[in-house]
Amino acid sequence: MAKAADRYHHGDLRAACLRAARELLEEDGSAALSLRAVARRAGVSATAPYRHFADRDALVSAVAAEGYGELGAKLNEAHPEPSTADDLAAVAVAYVRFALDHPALFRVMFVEPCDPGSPERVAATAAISGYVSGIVERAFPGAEPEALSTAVWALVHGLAFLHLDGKLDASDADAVAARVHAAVRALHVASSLGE
Amino acid sequence: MAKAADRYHHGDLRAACLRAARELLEEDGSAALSLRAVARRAGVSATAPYRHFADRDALVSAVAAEGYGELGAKLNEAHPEPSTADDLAAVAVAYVRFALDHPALFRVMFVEPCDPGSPERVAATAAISGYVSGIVERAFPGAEPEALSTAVWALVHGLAFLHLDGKLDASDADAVAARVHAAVRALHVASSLGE
DNA sequence: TGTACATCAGTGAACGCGCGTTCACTGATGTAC
DNA sequence: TGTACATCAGTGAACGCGCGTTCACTGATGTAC
Repeated sequence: MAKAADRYHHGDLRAACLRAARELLEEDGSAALSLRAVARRAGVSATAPYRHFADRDALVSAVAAEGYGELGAKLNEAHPEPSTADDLAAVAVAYVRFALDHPALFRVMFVEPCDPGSPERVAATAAISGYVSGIVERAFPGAEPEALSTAVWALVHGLAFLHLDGKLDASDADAVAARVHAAVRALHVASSLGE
Repeated sequence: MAKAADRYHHGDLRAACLRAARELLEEDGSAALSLRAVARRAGVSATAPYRHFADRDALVSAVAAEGYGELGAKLNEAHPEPSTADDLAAVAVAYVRFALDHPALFRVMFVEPCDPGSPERVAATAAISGYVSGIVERAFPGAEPEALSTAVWALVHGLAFLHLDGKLDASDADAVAARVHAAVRALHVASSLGE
């Protein structure tokens, strides 16, 4: 249960595997992530992770769920209860920032089709989706909430991916932030017209 | 050079490989795409494709480039020279429609990091990007074009991915179209305020 | 029109690789007495 | 406090797989004469 340590029997292999997976994702940028590589990285035999994960998919889903959790935390950190357009923009910037800081993790979270088999993952997705809706409803009072929260999420998500794939220049963090900010404000103005 | 036929020596293996690759993508939905599977599908030995593609990456890049070409064609077909918000919305709907009709191809096009090594692919990306900018400049006259065309592209791209990943319900084509339409119109209104 | 030959598209055996997963096992841990 | 034992986390050999890529080859094609 304890976080790590060099206790024999490894202590907490599950956490160590997740950490190893994250490190691999950060390092080679590819969203490959094999069980064997994770085990190797954790300094453990290839089959040890099976004590803690049913199969490769379970590991990947756990990593994705962890990612959703961290993304949610980052958004909360950017602004706990955004209600103005600027608040919302700050949250949007944090979203894109997260994608750029953890490209491979972000791909694992969103690119692999979300199989409904992993409740851990489904719940994480639902939570993030609900979070976005909540924000939008507060920041865009009166507007038809569903359509608009969809638009905001899509806008931000698209910005994240286009930067990630090199379609938009992501080298200047300030420029990225400004771009995201401007885009979100544009949508906000639109909504205040009741369009 | 001829498109296909059963001529011996296969006729045009290059085209046959691309076709096989596309079929595989349509069928199992995963964006895996191995050289061997493509060769198998084309009814040819595992090494035959090497006559036409330097390596696996070259095949994938060729497929992606073909995808960009088709996407461009679809957008043009939706509206050759969009200038109003509704025109633009129609193009946006076509973009999302393309992603939903060819999910695996779309992933190949956008998910694999675009290596600058393939001129074929870089050119295709640039073309599509330029096309989007052109549309936006025409449909949003006066506004700072770069920021806005970015926002539009991101919005549409994000809608495509969220539907693709099951974050938004894509089962009703009309509902999807309405969603995309509404989102684009919202942005258009915003821009006409000079925001 | 017929033959000789260079070209080059496609073959098939072989390589070494990393993968996911199984299985019978080993050996540290912690509980019951 | 000390011993006996059940538990169960981690081992390591082994499996069969599909992969990308190499290589020396074969055999149909089409051109030169």
